Amino acid sequence: MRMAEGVEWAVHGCLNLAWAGPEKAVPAARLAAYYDLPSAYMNKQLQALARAGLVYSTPGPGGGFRLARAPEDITLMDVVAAIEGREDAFRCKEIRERVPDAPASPGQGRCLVDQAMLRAESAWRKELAAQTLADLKRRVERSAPEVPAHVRRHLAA
Amino acid sequence: MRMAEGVEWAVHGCLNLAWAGPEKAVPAARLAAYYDLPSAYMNKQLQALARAGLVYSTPGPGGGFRLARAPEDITLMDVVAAIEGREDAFRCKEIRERVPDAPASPGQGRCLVDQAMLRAESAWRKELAAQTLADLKRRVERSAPEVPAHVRRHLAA
DNA sequence: GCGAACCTACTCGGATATGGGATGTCCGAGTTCTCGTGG
DNA sequence: CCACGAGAACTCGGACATCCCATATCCGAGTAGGTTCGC
Repeated sequence: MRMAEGVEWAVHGCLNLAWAGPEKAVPAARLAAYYDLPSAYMNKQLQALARAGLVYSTPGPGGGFRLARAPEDITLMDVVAAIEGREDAFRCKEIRERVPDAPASPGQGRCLVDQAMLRAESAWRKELAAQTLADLKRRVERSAPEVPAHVRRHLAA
Repeated sequence: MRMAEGVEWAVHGCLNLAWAGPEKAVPAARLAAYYDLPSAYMNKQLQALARAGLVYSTPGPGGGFRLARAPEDITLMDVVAAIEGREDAFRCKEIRERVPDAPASPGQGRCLVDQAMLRAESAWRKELAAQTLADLKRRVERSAPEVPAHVRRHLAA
């Protein structure tokens, strides 16, 4: 199992957008340049965030992306869901229903294996939903206070 | 993000092995036939379980697979780790270290984004580790009491 | 009748094809700003 | 000097290649049990 690489890009991108402020629209190319990433692919990730309603996108000169909500109202779960989709990692194929002569009980609820897996995924989602962009932002600022100014400088240039 | 399909096969397979008992070795072909699955691929999953030490494998006539431990001592985490590997789903590529002129602080610990993601994955792992094969087995037996006998009948034939 | 050697059938194990999704790239649609021109 | 229109540059957005991993398959190594032959 492997999470898409774009998730890392998206989270860092959202953080940088948070530091840039909700007024300043930042082009995908500039966000990508900050980490020396291919701008077209970074653009793809930002498009996904836009479709999910996490960022606004404006075309044309002076355009770019900016956060659609306050960092307090964006959770890591939102970002992950925007990039990875909302489907569960474990997808029950109901192989139990393919037994030769099934032992009756047609409508016996959901597969118990599936339920166990979903319980675990719920714990994962809950933990992701408990972390907001603002939390993460605050932690980075405590750990490296010079980062916000550095980001703003590079994104404004 | 998507979990390997083999995980579902492996969990159901382990359950069936638990019902078959630790003495009776069941060939991969018979386990596969129970769910009408390609036997060669089921064999592959069982090999992974054997490498992880969850099942014993014996070749030759009368051979097959059997549980290496009591169902109480096998967690869903063990099965998932055996099939999917023990690597984290989120793999920090440390893109933050590729900024043009990094703002000093070389040894500033692990990436905070990575930490947040690992916290969520830990919750997922913890939940999986809390569920043993015995728990799952008991739940199935409560929900469909006729299943164990049905499985034993088909695996013995 | 008994023992041993051979032979067959069965099973796992790893090496080998194949397909789908993630990764990465490119070009077109639309918008905004700028510059030039005419009143 | 101001208004207007054409043009150019910039940006997103989606369509198009490419690559890698999960899926699926196949054949060989090894073992156990049965069988046959010799004593």
